[in-house]
Amino acid sequence: MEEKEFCPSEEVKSLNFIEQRVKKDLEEGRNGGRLQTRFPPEPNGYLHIGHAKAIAMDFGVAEKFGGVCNLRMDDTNPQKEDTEYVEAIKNDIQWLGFQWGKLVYASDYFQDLWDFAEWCILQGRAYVDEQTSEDIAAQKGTPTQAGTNSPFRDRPAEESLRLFREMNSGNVEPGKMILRAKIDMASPNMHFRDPIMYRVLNMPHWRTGNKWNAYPMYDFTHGQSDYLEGVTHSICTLEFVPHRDLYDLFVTWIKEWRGETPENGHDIEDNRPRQFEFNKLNLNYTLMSKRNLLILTKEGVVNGWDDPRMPTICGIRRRGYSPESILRFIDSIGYTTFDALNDIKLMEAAARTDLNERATRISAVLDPVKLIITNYPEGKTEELEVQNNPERPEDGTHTITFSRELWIEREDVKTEPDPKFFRIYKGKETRLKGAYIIDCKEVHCNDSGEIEWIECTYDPDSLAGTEGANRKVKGTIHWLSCAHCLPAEVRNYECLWTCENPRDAIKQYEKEHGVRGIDAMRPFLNPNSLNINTGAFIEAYARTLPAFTYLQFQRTGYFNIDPDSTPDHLVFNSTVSLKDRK
RNA sequence: UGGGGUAUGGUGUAAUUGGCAACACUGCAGAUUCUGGUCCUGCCUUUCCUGGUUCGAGUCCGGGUACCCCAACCA
Repeated sequence: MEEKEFCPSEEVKSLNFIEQRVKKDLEEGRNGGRLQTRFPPEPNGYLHIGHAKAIAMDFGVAEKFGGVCNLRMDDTNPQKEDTEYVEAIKNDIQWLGFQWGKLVYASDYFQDLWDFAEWCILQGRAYVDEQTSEDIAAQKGTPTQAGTNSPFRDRPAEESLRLFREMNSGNVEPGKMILRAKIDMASPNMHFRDPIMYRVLNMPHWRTGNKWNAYPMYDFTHGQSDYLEGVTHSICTLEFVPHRDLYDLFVTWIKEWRGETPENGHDIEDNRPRQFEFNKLNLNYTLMSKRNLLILTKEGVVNGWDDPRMPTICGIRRRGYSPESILRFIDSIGYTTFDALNDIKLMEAAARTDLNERATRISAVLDPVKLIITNYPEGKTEELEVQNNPERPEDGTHTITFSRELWIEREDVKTEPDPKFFRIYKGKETRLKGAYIIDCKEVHCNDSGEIEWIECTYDPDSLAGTEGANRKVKGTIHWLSCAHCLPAEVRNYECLWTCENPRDAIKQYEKEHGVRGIDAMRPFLNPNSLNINTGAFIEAYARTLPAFTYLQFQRTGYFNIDPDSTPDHLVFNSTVSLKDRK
């Protein structure tokens, strides 16, 4: 027979559409063959799994193609931002395993942005508008109706310049004046209808202090920041597609301001950032928006941003996900321009795959019932060696104590077993994992039929690792010595939401009932999202392990040691169950 | 009804860019097993509709349909 050469052809994973574009740009030497990206969170909340997708893209593509990714805090709105969030964001990114080139702030560019804005005014491309926000909104028109020009649109540049400076003096009440770009009030693209460049906030900024009273808007900040910083590929999510033309326009203007024009021998296409958009992450039974997550924390629906039910990176971390499992999940869903709703099962599957190789095996009994081995001597104990992880023998072993009285799972015992049940029932042999084979003699119940304890004998010659253990026994269960295990609090979680798409459900409820915020969220909250089990037991070995240790409770699921846990009060979070086929 | 986007199994993503529609997850069945896990095997299910170009269309063209984004002094 002919032998075919088996080639585990390092299955070439195809590049996503942005990677393809980056590769092409690099090959064509665009922007001098440089690659620079940025991750630009607004420090107004904690990062969530959707940000993790953006992080994996921004940092990942830079890493993959030899570029650099900066972390840029998009801090143009001091009303909502806080330094608390800056530290949390940095932590989360590093925990995910990424390192930024430079840490920068949009506020680093406030002076440049201001000077550029003054130049725009002098060029006749910007003007100070003194109308009310209502009037401005009314003049904006609708998607199907052109807007109308502001009466202030053609005021002299000198006047606008004087008023613009006035806007920053602290003497102008917020809302009284704004700086607008003079573009096209009839544009079919709403963003071109004389967009706002600056507004008065009269509020100190946590970084720039009292220097500014007027602050630039996102659209007048982002592209320019990218340009000033040297970003080549500015990658964001799909909702910014309609902003792209405006982004390009402002970049063209700022290049002009800097004298980078064809007349000066500069290629208009070169040395400029370009915006690319991918689909943001939507997960079923999960609410992603920072605004709503903030409400959940403020209303006490969850216990803070790192509540294990939260889709925040710190919440998911506390739930017991490893960074690798998050990245694996993100890799599995990919980047496209299709507005997908991903199944949370994909995320759980990624966690199982990763944790299977990572988690330390330990025995925990969640719903204990007593088993007594009548022929095992009272007072006798044995220290048995068990593997930390059968997938990784190099992870070593630890010991567990065996004795006459054990805890086992209530669901591992039946008085009236169905034919497919092959664990404990009267007359059936079962293997105690890592220990002996037992023979169930009697299942003792109370008057109401509840199992009280199990009476059995053991085969002294069947100890794991000995010859006598090599007997075929269908059914292996985990166990804990009553006298040697520790009580444990186990926190079990379900999705926070009862509907697949809480974002849409809440939006619709708001519309139909005229309520907002938490009142529109309550009808869709899962009352059983947190279930605390204080009656569990676990191996004494658990006491020696630090918070955030990845564990597999054998035959049950993956668990993590909560930071609330102390040696005297062990607390575990359920990450995800084992796939089970019971 | 303006502009900008998007449609491939139950879910998400591929398809050497016009050449046998595949991968992962889910589900089901089985084998192995000192975890009813893992590993292994098998099965189910796919190109929005409709015309056209072509030897050949998921891919190109025309016409539909559905869904998403845009009218914050948020980002």
